[in-house]
Amino acid sequence: MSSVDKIDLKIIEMLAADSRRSLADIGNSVDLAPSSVNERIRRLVASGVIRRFTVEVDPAALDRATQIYVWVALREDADEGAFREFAGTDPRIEECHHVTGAWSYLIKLRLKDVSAVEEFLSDLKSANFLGRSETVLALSSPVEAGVIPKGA
Amino acid sequence: MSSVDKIDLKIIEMLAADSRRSLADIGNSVDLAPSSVNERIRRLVASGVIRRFTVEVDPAALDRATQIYVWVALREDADEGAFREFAGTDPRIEECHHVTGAWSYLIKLRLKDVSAVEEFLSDLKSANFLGRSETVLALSSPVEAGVIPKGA
DNA sequence: GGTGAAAGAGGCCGGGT
DNA sequence: ACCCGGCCTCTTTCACC
Repeated sequence: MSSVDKIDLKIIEMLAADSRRSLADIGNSVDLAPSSVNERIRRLVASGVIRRFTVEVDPAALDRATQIYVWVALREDADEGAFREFAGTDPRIEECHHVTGAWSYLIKLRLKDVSAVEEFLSDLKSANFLGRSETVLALSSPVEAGVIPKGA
Repeated sequence: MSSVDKIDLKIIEMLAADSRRSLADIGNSVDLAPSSVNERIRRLVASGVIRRFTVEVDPAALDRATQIYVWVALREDADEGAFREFAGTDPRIEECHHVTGAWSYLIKLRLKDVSAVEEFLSDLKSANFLGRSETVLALSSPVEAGVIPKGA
């Protein structure tokens, strides 16, 4: 059982804000020796609580400033396994959820601009996935998740 | 102008996969000396291309395994500025977008479980934000963004 | 689990091409 | 812009508590 006590939580928060903080620095904030902090982080990583150390990138710098949601109903005869495979591989897809309600999937896209939506939908179509779909543009985002390029 | 050439891109990808990689290690992959890699990273951070070094955390470990989308129509008399302020502050809200279509906002929630949705909606209501809303549950997620606690 | 010290690695920063 | 090299801080390990 991965307990994650208050100290672990504090460590996680500090790492989330700046994962390059030194162990000594973190140790000061939680009243622990650097080696103890190190051991806790090691355990958090080993147990999968911390999935990875990474960087958050400005979407615009990667030509992915446009956020788009697409509701998708798969074709009756679509290969759902292949669709999930596709979703996991395509770098344009930031999230893909099987959802309740009238549609089967909700996909979140990060694209260069609105014109790239058409290409995406046409890709879905030519792979025989697409039944119907509905597209929603994000105009502005009071709260926006940062981009983290999905790795190999 | 922040140019971001191919080498920068490669560096960003490597850091995204594991931001603790050593400069020497990265340098080998892009045929650059550690100090040159360091300088490029410094510039990427300074120019805002890299927003921060952080950690991606297992949602379940933070009691936020449940992903929910809420379509919101604000009340006619709602204080939209206050709403945006609220959205930015509430830790349950992972994303909040002003969107095209029938609804005004799309909110993405990360909650402990489905029962926490009701509490969230009631909070929206008592703050006089909520006109109508529609809730969509994510049942499973072929592609899921990792959680990064929003820090102070 | 936590500690502290010792050792080793890695980042940092000058000067040079 | 990039490379080299020396300093020095930080991580890592380990025997002990």
